[in-house]
Amino acid sequence: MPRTTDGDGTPVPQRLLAAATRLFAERGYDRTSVQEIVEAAGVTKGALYHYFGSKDDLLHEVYARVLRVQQERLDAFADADEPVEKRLRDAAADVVVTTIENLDDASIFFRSMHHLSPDKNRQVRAERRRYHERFRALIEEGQRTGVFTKETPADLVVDYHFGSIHHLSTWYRPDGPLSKQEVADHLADLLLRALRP
Amino acid sequence: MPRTTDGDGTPVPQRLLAAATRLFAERGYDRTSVQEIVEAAGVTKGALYHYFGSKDDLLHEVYARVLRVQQERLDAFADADEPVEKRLRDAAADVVVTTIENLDDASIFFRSMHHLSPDKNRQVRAERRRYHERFRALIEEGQRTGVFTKETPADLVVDYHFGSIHHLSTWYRPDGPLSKQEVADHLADLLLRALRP
DNA sequence: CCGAACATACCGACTGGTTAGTCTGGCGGT
DNA sequence: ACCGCCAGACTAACCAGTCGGTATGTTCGG
Repeated sequence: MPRTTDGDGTPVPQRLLAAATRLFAERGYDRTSVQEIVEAAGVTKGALYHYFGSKDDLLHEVYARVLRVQQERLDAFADADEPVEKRLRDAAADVVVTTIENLDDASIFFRSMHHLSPDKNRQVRAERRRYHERFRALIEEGQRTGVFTKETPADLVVDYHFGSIHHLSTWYRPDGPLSKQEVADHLADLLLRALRP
Repeated sequence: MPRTTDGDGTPVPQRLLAAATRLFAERGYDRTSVQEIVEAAGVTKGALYHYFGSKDDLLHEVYARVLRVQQERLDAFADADEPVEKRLRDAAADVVVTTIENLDDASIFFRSMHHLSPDKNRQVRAERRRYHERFRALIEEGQRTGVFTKETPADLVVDYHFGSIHHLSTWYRPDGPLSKQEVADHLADLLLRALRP
């Protein structure tokens, strides 16, 4: 097999994805040239276009990876054998922690959706909706069983919470006074308090 | 005086700003060419570069307009002669309504900050911080006087609330089931309930 | 009251530079 | 000898900003 890794041990496609993620987050999609990506990954355009169909495709892969990971984690928490208020709290706090751990992904996510081609955009939106609906189902369950207030529609609560999560990348600083776990606990508290009957 | 308006009655600079706002929101800053802007405004490049120093400058004007309006409105509500919980509620609901009324501005705001030149970026951040601090002061006042819980740091609450407001443009649909006033009331309720001791 | 000098508002062709994507070819393993 | 993997020069397109030019209005000396 011709070498799929270089001086570094990680395979070329992953190196490209990592470099693209960092650069997209740093400079934005349009301001990042394909040339810069391949240089950061230590390869050339030939390699990139061997593994990815287009620059747009590369961006799409970033989204796919994020969505897959988040969905898996949410499912795990939502399916746990716990009272609904604990399941929601755990899920809400977890998404904060994983978002902080991948702040680059987060800033790309909310800034670059419109750079995807129309059908890839639809695809991402659909996956995103699945995610939101799972989260909403948790809230609705709590509303039915009376542990959460019914005053605010569940989907509005979801949008409220995820709006703030998407914006973590604009204000959270790893060297700030709060650890990611502390932020996660606070945000989960805010959500749960807002849902208190 | 040479004519500053054309067939349309509105002056050229405002027409350019309006066209740019719409196109930036629709396609993004980098994907919008100066040529498209001037065509949409019914003028040519000469006119644009007569009134604005650069494309970047045009974007900066969009930010300046938004920030000025929002700050004025917040100040009016915050200075009112009312109990702090009403002042906060009114301010929180108002920013939702005005954001919905200018959804284009909102999507530009949170997507295009990084397209501003470094010093214009700093300028916008500084103004933004002033705004946040005024809002935070309201919350801290309520925390001191005991009408709001002290459990969550005030600045975190501010970021929480404005995160969701910046994201209104991604999910709010004018033809959806909720009017802008209803959404505003719900989001203000969520904030106030989260702050309840 | 008039006309020359000046100022403002705009036009649109042009330039220098950048970019995504292509293509030919070579290298190394099987 | 074949094929996956990749190098890197090349192309066609695009774009921000410039610049000389025109048209319309204003100022002011005589």
